[in-house]
Amino acid sequence: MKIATWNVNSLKLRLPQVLEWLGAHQPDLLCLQETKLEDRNFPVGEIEAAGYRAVFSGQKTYNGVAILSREPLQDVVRGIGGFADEQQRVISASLTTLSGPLRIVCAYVPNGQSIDSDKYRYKLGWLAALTGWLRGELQKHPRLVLAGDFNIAPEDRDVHDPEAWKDQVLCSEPERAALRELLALGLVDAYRRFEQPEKSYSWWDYRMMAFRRNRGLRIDLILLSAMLAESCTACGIDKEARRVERPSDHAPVDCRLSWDGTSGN
DNA sequence: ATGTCTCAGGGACTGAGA
Repeated sequence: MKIATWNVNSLKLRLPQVLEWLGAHQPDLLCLQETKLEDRNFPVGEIEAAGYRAVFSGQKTYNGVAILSREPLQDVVRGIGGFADEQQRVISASLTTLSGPLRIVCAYVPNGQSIDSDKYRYKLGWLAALTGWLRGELQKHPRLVLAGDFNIAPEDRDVHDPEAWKDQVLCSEPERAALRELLALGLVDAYRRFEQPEKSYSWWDYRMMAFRRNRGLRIDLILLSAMLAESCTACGIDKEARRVERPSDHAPVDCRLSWDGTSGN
């Protein structure tokens, strides 16, 4: 079973690239962030024609998340329980597989703008709320995947120039501490379970030829509960998706679980 | 070098957000 996450920076504009990627990589689940679409404008028909169902939670202009799946999704929940938030940043659902139930949580963590910004304080509060809520979710759903754009580079090795990024938003110590609190619930960064190339990133600024110079950050993560981490056999970043015509500024991250696959197979 | 991309409003370009 293959699970992927991708910040597409406008699903309206990126739909051709997403359909192409679905066809080439055939994930069982794909989490999308920054769809920037109101729900009534979600391209349900095109996604269905590609063999996928979708659940989504969006808004105009900003944010917006979705989960695409080959098999039906159940128990869809929008947002973080107990945390009022007008910004559409989280959607969760369950998938029934031959190996048992799987819970998937798709998240778009606030960017934070800069460490002296109100948006940064919102980001830290948002992360605390996410962690508090997920503690209960993990008890209810021991086989849980939390995938998305975390807007945090976990460690210096996830940063092209740690000196330049030191104490900057996406790399600051309070953000990294918040991520460690989240991981302390019993979640594992799937990417770091395996040997990986040095200088591996998932996001490159559109400016300054950052992609060509590989000046990036690894901020898109797939976190697995302990029960799932054992069955994870691979995890990678598809840099090729950043080389296409009109790319997102993020590359997709995907992982493979040694599960029996979906109920239909 | 605040250098690119996306969206909305309004009907050309500017500002916000990333």
